[in-house]
Amino acid sequence: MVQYSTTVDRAFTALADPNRRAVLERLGAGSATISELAEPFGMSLTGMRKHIRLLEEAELVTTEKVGRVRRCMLAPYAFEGISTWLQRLDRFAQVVERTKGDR
Amino acid sequence: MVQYSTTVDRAFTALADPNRRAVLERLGAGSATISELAEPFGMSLTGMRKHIRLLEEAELVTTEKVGRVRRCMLAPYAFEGISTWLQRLDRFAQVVERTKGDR
DNA sequence: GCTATAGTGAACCGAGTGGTTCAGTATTCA
DNA sequence: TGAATACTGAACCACTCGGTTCACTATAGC
Repeated sequence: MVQYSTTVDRAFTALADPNRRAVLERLGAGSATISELAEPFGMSLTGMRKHIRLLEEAELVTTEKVGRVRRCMLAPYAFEGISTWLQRLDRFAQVVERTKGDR
Repeated sequence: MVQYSTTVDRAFTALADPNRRAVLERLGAGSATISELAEPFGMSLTGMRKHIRLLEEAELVTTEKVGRVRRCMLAPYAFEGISTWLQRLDRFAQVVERTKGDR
């Protein structure tokens, strides 16, 4: 891999895993602890923590340790970066669609 | 990994690699052959072909073999699926932002 | 027909990823 | 204080991924 490791870069990497996307969807419904997130996947706490850490680094999730519990929530403006990237490309794709046939 | 392997799933996987994203950006500027795509990356044709195949399977790129040349282009409506997914989550993230503090 | 070009398929390789277990720390609660 | 809970860190493991090389096929052009 090439690894420029911008935030957008990390976000795309984070989104590649279906479990992590499911976590994001879950967090869309409200904040949750590591245990609460791990349980429905039948995953170890350690395993889930790793996913959460990745999502944090990608700035898609923020967490806060309250006592012995870590509360995880969707980051504000989480998808701004990738949305922008995507929209730019999407414009191109639409142009391709309009001019189809004249290559 | 879990692997439901829907198209959206494959699209996210495809987008995780920075080289593949660069290929998409390049194709935004117009169609290109495998050789033309491989060259700027200093990558073997075989290597590039693999990326293109992945992008095809994710329905982000379409290709067409003309003689001995394979022409690659951005797929129409390429980003529809992931855009929809993202927008849904983005709405949640905005809600989080608005209601911040009252957890 | 011969040669150069464009791509393909198979096999292989090193690094990275997703997951585990196990032992430990810090909080909570009776 | 002592036991249970919630998480963490280190070490480990199997598998996937991005890439290569090499031998091959098919087309293009003289």
